[in-house]
Order: sequence, then C-alpha cells, then structure tokens
Amino acid sequence: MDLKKEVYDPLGYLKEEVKSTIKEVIGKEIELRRAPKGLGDYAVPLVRAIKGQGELEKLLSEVSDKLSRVSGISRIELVRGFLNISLNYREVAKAVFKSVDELGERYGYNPVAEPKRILIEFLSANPIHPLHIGHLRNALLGEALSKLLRLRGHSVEKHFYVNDAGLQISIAAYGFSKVGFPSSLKVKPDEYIGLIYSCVNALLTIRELKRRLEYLREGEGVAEVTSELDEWTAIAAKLRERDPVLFDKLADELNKEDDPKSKIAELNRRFEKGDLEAVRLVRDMCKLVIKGFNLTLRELGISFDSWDWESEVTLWNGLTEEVINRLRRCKYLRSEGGSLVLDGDSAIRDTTIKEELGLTRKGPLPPLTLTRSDGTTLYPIRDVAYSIWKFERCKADIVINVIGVEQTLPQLYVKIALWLLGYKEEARNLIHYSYEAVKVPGYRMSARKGRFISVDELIREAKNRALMEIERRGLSYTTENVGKIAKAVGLGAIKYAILSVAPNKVINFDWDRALDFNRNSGPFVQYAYVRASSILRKADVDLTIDIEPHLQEDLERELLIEVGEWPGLVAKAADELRVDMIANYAYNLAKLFNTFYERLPVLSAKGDVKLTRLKLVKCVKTVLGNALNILGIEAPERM
RNA sequence: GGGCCCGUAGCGCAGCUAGGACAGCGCGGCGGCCUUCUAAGCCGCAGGUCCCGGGUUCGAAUCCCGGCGGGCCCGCCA
Repeated sequence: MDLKKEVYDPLGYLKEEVKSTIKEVIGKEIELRRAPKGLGDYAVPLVRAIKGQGELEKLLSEVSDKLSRVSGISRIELVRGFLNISLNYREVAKAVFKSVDELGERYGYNPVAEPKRILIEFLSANPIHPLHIGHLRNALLGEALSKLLRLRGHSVEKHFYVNDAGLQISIAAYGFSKVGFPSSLKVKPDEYIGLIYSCVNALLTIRELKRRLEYLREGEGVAEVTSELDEWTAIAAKLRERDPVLFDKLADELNKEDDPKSKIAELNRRFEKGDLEAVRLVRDMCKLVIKGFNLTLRELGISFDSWDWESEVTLWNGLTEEVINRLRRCKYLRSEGGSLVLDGDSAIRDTTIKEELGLTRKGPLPPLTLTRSDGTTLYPIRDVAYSIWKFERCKADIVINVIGVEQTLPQLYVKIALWLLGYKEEARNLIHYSYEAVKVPGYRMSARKGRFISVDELIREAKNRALMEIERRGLSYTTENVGKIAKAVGLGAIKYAILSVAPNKVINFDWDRALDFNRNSGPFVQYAYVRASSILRKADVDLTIDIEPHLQEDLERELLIEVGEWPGLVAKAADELRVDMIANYAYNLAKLFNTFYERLPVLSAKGDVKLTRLKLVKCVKTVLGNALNILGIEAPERM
C-alpha cells in the first residue's frame, strides 16, 4: 500500500506539524499531549521546555504566529505554563473521515519507514499434553502481536517450535509405545497423550521415591521422602480415576521393566541420533497431540505459518553439533564430567557483550549447562541453533520469542551464545518477549502432575456462561446464531481479560473475572461495536460521500479526536510491543461512544448534524472492529 | 545468599520508559434512567498515607538510594 501519512494518519500528521513548528522556534523537541477537559485538545508543557531561555513573550508570540498558519489549528492559549491548542474540528473531521472512507477496514494501518521481516515464535507448547491457561496467555499475545506488527507494515511469520527432542517427550513416548492410540477412542488426542504422560510420570516418580526410601531406611530425610511419596500416591490415584484401564496397563508395563528410566533415556538418545523406530514413535505421538492443539487453536482463531520440528531444525541437520563445536573454540565453554557448561559470567566480564547488547542485569551470572554427560543436548543449546536457523534460513531481521518470564536466564544465554559465535547483530535483534504466569489460586498447576485447567475446558465454560447470559436477557436468536454469539462473547471476555493486563503482571485466574460480560470487558467493547453497527444498518444514507462536517457537541469532538488518535496508537503499541494498550484504548473508545450513544441521537438528527454523526459512528465502528481484530476478538453485528 | 518482576481505593487494573495542570478506570456498595438508534448500556454518590523511609527537583505515583511485602529464576527439566 503506497500511502502518505497525511492520508493514513491525518491527526498524527497534524501533530507532527505542530511539533516541528514549535521546534523551529525554540530549538527543542517538545512533548505534545492530550489536554485536560476544558483546556483545548492538546497541550505542550512549554515553560518547562524553554526554561532559562528568557524572552518568553517573544518566543510565545512567534510560536502562536506560526501555529496559526497551520491548517487544522483553531486556537492557542497559554495557561499556567502550558500551551493549549484547540483544533479546527471541521478540518480534522474532513481529514479523518476521508482517511476512514479511503482505507476502510484498514484504517489504523501505519507503516514504519523501513518495514522488517519479523519472525515471531510463540506457544511452542510441549506436544505431550493439552494446552492450559498458561499457554493461552502466550498464544493470545503471540497472535495479537503478529496482527499489530502487520498493521505497522512489517512482514510477520508466525512459528510454532515443536519441541520433540526433550526428555519429557521420551517419557510420554515411552508410555505411548506401551498403549498406542486405539482408533476406537473418542477422546481428544492431546488429552489422551497428556494422561499417558502424567501417569508414566507419576508411576516413575513413585517407583523412584520408594527405592530412595528403602535406601535411606531410617534417619535423615525419611520423613520428607515419605510425605512426597504420599503426595504422588494421591496424584496417581486421581489419575487412575480418569481412566483405570489405561492407568493399570501402564503400571503393569512399568512393573515389568527393570529400569524404565534408563529405557527412556535410551529412547531419547536414539531419537537424537535419528534412529528410525524411535523417530516414528515420537513423531506419531507428537502429531496426535498437535492434531489436538489445532482443534483448540481453530476455536481460538489462532494459526501458524510454520511448524518447526526441533529435531529437524536443530539436531538432524547437525546445526546443534556445529554450534557446540564452534563454541568449544571460545574459552568460556568448559567440560564438567562429560557435560558442557557455558560460563556466561566470564564472557560478560571479558568482552563488550554487556554494552553491545545493552544488558542491565547486575551481579554474577550463573553458568548454564548445555549438554548431558551422555552427550545428549539440553534445550538452551538447541535454541541457539534454532535462533541461527531463524535468522539465516528464514532470513529474519528480527526474531521475537514469546516465552515465559521463568526462562529469562536461558533466553539471555541464547543471546550471549549468539554473540560469542559472531552473530552479534542477530543477538541484538533477538527479543525475548516475556510474560508472567497465569495462576489459579488454590492450586499449583502442573502438567507433570496432570493438574491444570485446559483451554478446552475454559472455552466450554465461556460458551456456557455466555449462553446463560443470553437466556437471562431473554434475547431471541436462531439456534445457529445463539451458538455463534455465545462463542464470540464468551471468548471475547476471556481474551480481553488476559490481553488487557500488561504482560509483566501475574494474572490470578478467576472464573468470574475472566468471564465478566460487564464494563471494561471484551463484551463491553463488542456491545459498543454492535450499537454502532445497528445505527449504520438503519441509516438510509450513502456514507461513502464527502460531507460538510458539523460538530456541535463536545462529545462529538472528543470522539473525533479519539478515533483520530488510532493510527498513532497502533504505531506506538506496535513499536513498544504493547498489546494491552490496544485493549485499553478500545475500552476507552467504547465507553466514550456509549455516552455519545445515550446522549446524542443519530438517526433522528437532521441535515449535516446527522451526516456528521453517522460518519463518526462509522469511524467508531471501523476502529473498534480493527482493535478487536488485533485482540483476536470477534466483532459481531448483533448480540 | 544473588538476580529479575510486581506493590496505586475493600477487590481487579491504567498512569511510571521521556517528572508538571485536580491520581484515573472497572468490580463491589448506595441512589437514579428502558413508549425514543439493542439497558451486555447511561448518569450520580461514597471510597486513596500512589508499600515505607530518605534523596534529587520550583515540582515525584513517575527519577536515584535504602528498606518491607509478594512472585519468579539461580536443574545434566523446558
């Protein structure tokens, strides 16, 4: 799309003009912010900016003289150190309306001067259990960021890293090899594999604890081991309840084995080497789980451009090995009993790495183990290889990894390793987009223990509650529509609840809060959209034509400025990777629009007033739809 | 023990990067508004030592230092 800024972001263009005009006079970059109610539309903290420059009066008259010649400005006033600027609403309205008419659904598109190729990796859940609430935050953030960055003109590729190489995979695959996946089974495949994984885990742990208990006999540590054993026995009992036949079968198989743990380790080794049988087993299992993932993701409206199998992109192509060999040449890699350890602390002390990558972490950096003593690799080193693959094979300028905050240290090590390998630019362009956990008060989620709230459950509950809400309100829809709307509203509530809080805040999950359909919620924004749609549907006017804007109420002017701010907000949110800003903006616009809706009639207004209001409604609908789209929330025409 | 993050009304959050005009919003509480574009809405009231203590500044929720409280990390798990 080849467009000029004055077309796709008219208000932003005007603001830039104001800023550069003032800069010309006072020789300084100034801040332009929204003014408080009743004091114009924008304000410049002027006195602060020209502090010590004297001749305030002269500068001021020069500023207002020049600004008065900028079209789109109507009034300038100095109040208590602030230069308050009022817009010429007619001009601004014309420009914004034109922009919305021309760009339509794309209004908000605000491309950077130099668009980048951005590869964003997100979700990347281990393919051994269903997706749970923690994954949901990751998935929603990743999808929303992708959409936001695309609106900013970047080309974005969404990648899912299929973690098929870890030891946990082998644990699940080992269990899977004993019981298979009977085609008669009706359960969701990821749920089924997840149960196998938890069962094998519990059985292995219990076995291990029992052995440790025997070894300890009496004295030190017996009490702790006993209580741990009790905990796991309880976990096992719960798991058995879910599918006694499956559980007993797995228990039998494990009992037959002398040393199942070493069998699992062996499976892991064989897989890394590419042993055909091991590969087939693991692949079959992973594919089943991914099939389940995709069922869930389709419900959420989330998709990926690429599924990168860890084994393929890091192991079997020799990339990880190459990385290790090249890393050996630097002096920060040492061997400890056969395993390789990277000493990032020394690397940071000896080199300019800290300055070049802008690391702010204080204090010593604990070393990171890269390989097991049996030669198999650990996750961080494979991730180094994967990062190189992303930059080189996918030709990415920027790589964003949406990964939980608990992985800050290994992610930092990936950057350090890249830098040490000579990928300095890449190290700089690797972004760990970290987010905090979603916690469920009252219990610790643990996939290993089979204890979590799955995304499927959450979706089911969301739809149910929305359905109940529709019933309670006595709304009548066709059966087909009821389902659709319940889904839109239910998922809208969940998505908004998660995306509207800054990613560095822990979310304490609460059903009632996540599924709130009232103010400051997804449905609130959706409802405003529905109201706008409803007005436009009933308007018997062609809104593609140019009109003579006639704004007579403050509310109309506020609404105009708010929608005018949209492209600028998209730019800011995209550049700062702040999806929550989109959610909060959407809420504020919806709130403003609801007030407008209650106070100022549209359809029964006359002449230019009516046309102007209709145009405003169109702008609001466009922007809300656009914002909801970024958040991955459906914008229904009715609800 | 070391590192990172969070701490703003009873509860959930925004504002903090670039210090400035009275600290905002939602839930919950109280009181109003549906013959008029869908009340999942609107309007009003009550509710605050911006965790504490210093410092910088004409000015601090915002910046700096020191505490306190909570979370996470410091694994041959990912």
